[in-house]
Amino acid sequence: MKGRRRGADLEAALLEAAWTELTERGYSGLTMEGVANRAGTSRPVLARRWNDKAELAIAAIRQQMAKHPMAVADRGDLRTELLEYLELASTRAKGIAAVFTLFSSEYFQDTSSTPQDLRTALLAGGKETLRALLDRAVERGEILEQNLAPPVDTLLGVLFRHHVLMTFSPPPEALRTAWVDRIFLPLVK
Amino acid sequence: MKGRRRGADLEAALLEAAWTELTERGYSGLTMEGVANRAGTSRPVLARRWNDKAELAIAAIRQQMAKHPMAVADRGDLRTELLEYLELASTRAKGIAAVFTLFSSEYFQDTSSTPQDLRTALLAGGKETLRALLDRAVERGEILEQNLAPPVDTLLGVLFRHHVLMTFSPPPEALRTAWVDRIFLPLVK
DNA sequence: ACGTCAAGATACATCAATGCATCTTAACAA
DNA sequence: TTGTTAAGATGCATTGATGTATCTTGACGT
Repeated sequence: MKGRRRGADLEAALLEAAWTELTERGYSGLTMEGVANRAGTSRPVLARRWNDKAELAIAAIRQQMAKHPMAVADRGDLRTELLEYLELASTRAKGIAAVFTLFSSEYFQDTSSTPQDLRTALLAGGKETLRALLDRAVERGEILEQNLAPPVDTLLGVLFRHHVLMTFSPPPEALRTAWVDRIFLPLVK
Repeated sequence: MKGRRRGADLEAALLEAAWTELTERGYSGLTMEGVANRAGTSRPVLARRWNDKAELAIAAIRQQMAKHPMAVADRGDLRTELLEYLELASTRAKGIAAVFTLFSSEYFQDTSSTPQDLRTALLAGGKETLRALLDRAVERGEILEQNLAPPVDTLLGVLFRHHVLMTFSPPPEALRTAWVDRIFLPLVK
C-alpha cells in the first residue's frame, strides 16, 4: 500500500478530492468530512490548511483553472482563433458551473467579497483573452473597431457561459461553430 | 393588533415570507424557522403544509411567477413587441435568480427531478411567448423564417437570462434596446 | 352560543457538520 | 540514527436545523 503523503503532494490530493466533491455534490453538498473521506484522510488535516468551506472550494477551483489556461495563439485568422477560444473554454465548463454553484449559494449569505472577487477574476480571465483576440483581428483589418461596441464584443463569452450554466456541460462543436458563423461573424463583418 | 390568519390568507402570507427569505438569503440560507419567524408564526404551521424546504421554495416561486405572467399582446410591430417582452421579463429578474440559486445547490444532491422540471417549466414559459411573438412577425412578413434557425431564435432569451444570472438584477432599458437593435434585429432582418 | 378545527406556542429528541483536543506514528532532515 | 514535524485516527462538546408531540386559544360554521 501507498506511504504517507506530505506537503505539496498531500495538498494537491486534497484539492483534487475537494474538486471532485464540488462537481459531484455542488457547493452546498460539500463537506469537510466528505472531502477528508474521499482523500483517504481525516478532518483535522483539512482544518490545518483551510478555515472555511469557502476557502477550500476556492483553492480547489483555482487549482483546476490553472490546469486549463486560456491562451489562444495568433493564428492569423479571426474565425480560427474564435473557435479555438471556445474549444479551450469548453475544457473549463465544469469549473465555471462549479464556481457558479458557489457564489449563487454563498453570495447571499456572506457579504464577504471573496466570491465577488473570484467571479470577476474568472470572467475577466476569459474576457481579456477574447478581447486580445479581437483586437488582433482589428489590427489585421479583418473587422472594424466600430462593430465591437459593448453588447457585441462580449457576445461569444455570453453565449458560452449561458450554455454552461443552463446545461452544466460544455457546448458541442456544432453549436460553437454556429455561434461563430451564424451570430458573431455576421455582426462584426 | 391583527387577528389570527387562516387558510388561503395564511398560506399566501407564508409564501410571501418564504419568497422574501429566498431572495434575501438564497436557497441555501432558507430555513423553515427563518420563514416562520418572518411570517410571525411557528414551524409546525409550515410543516403541516410542506414537507421539504424544496417544496416550500417551489411553491413560493410559483406564487411569484403567477404575479408576473409573460403575456405580450400583438402590437403589429416586431421591435415593439421584443422590447415589451424584455421589459416584462425584467420584472421576473429576481425570480429567475432565486430559482437558479435553488437548482444550482439542490440539483446535485437530490437526484429528484423536481428542480429539473421546474427549470424547464420556467424556461419554456418565456421561450414559448418569445417564439409566438416571432412567429407573428414571420406571418406579418417582417422577418424570414430561415433567419430564425436554432441558435438565433432564442438569442434574446439567452442574453436576458445571462445578464440576470451574472448581475442578479434586471437589465437596464438601454441595454435591452441595444440587444434588440444592435444584435437581434440585424441578424433576422 | 357552542362545538370543532386549525393556528400558534412550547418542548424535547435527533441528526449532520464543525471545532477542538489528544495521541500515535510515519516521513524527512541533520 | 535520532529528533522534529506533521499526517492520520479518535473522541467529545457544540451548533443549527429539523421532526414531532402536546397544549392552549382563537376563528369559523351550524
